[in-house]
Amino acid sequence: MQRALNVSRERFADWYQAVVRDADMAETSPVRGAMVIKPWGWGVWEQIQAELDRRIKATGHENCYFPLFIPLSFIAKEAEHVEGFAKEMAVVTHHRLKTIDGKLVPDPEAKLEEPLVVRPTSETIIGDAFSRWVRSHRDLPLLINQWANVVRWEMRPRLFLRTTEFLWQEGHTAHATAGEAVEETLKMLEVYRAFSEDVLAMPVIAGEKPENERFPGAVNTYSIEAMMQDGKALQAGTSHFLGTHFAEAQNIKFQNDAGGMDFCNTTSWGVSTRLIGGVIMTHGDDDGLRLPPAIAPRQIVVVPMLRDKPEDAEVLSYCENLVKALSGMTAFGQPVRVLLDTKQIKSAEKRWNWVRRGAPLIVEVGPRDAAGGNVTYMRRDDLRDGDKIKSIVKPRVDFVEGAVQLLTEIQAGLYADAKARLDANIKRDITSFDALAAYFGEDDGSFKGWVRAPWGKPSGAELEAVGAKLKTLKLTIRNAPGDQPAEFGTCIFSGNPGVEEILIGRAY
RNA sequence: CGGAGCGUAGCUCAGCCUGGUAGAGCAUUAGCUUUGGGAGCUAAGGGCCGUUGGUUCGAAUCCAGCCGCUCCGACCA
Repeated sequence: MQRALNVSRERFADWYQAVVRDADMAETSPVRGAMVIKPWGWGVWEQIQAELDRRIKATGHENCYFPLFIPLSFIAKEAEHVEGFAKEMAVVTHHRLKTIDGKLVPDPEAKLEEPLVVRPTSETIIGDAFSRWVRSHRDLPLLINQWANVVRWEMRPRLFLRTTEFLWQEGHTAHATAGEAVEETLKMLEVYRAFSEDVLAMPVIAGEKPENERFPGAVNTYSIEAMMQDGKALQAGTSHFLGTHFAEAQNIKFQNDAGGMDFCNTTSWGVSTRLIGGVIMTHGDDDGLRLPPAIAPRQIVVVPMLRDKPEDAEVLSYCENLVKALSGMTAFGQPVRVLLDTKQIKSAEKRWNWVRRGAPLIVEVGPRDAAGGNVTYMRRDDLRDGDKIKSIVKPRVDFVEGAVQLLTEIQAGLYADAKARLDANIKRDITSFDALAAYFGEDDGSFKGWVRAPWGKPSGAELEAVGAKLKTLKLTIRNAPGDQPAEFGTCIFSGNPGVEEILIGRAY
């Protein structure tokens, strides 16, 4: 069968790269690990940004912007933070170039007094501002978000999933009490869960990270974890309760209502362009990308079947009217995004381009449709009947009337499929480490998702040992899901009574 | 940074073993034909064969260094 992509999901890593390329999402750049995001990929990010920004503001946060460069001494203030990020930091040491022996090099005379690091995250520089902004308990809570780029010098970059430079939003908040800060941490985790499921149609499991997977400097880290079509987990967003660690390191204090001085409790939380990688690996198929309508830069693409004949004009004006009618409608709270594709290439070529890019509805209009008042359309979420493409012919008025409903159905359908896959692939009958090793250890070609099992929640050296054991199977603890049962079986690592259930899986 | 593989046209790759000045398919451009759907024919454009050096009369081909990419490790809120 002829597919729109020349590699299938059986070779998942190759398939992923093919989708990113053939769906016009992004490409590699001359800078190792840094990507060029192309218009279609950027369009997806803009939709993600716009909707998530609304939700962040709706929960009381305000946007602002902090510098890209952070003085080295700031990073050094929080001990765990330094240790966590030291190995992946880009550092600016000079402010001028000079030609020496015919080579353009950093001018030795222009060395910075104090090196600047390119932010890997902004806790320290935002914390510095917080220490000046917070004076009284009346200044709290301080609820700030910024949309920014950050740099982490990763060993093995992968487009969207782990790039040296990536785009994200990072929320930073300060509170009077630990209770309020924890509440904020969990509130934003829930914002991420709802956003991921309702907007990206990507089901996730929200929960708490084990101690050894915490954000450097955090008291607690929470995550949402999504299951990709190869069974691996993708950490799609994190929310951290930082306690007073950063406040103490950076002197973020306030005068309480009794007149005494208290350290703030702070939080931080973020999601990144990694979400786009998650969408690709959640919804893509062997014909390319399938975009949830809520984030598709174009939800409906109209392809006129032009043949360099006089009736072309009629087809075009028919299409223009169709686009106008559709554009006036509202889906997911926003005007419907429609494109009339008039590019001077073959119509069949256009169709396949939009299939690969994952436009939710592709409408084809030929002279016969125009004459009969019809449209022919394809649903990207339900593209084929066996090998054949499913083309549906409908009266134009009916299509326009039902278009929003169709988009809603596609959104719901993509979510339902992904949700069914997630639910069906969390194995709950593993009761020992040996059974775990047997399940993940042998590669029998079957789909391996995650295991959900009880554990004793060890810490320190004992937890390190558990981590090392899991590592031999390339496994990690993803999180302890928020919804826990009333009673637990025995810990699969120690055989002692369990205290919570955790998800175990391979991860990106 | 360690192990393996790869780098030839926009893309996918052949040629390399056995050195003699560059190929295919798709894509692009032009013309003609075709037209309810990823069309056909003809012609054209496009490559210092990743890079630097070595061996040689001669290197895409053999050798070495470097750079980059992919996979596996290490690393990875």
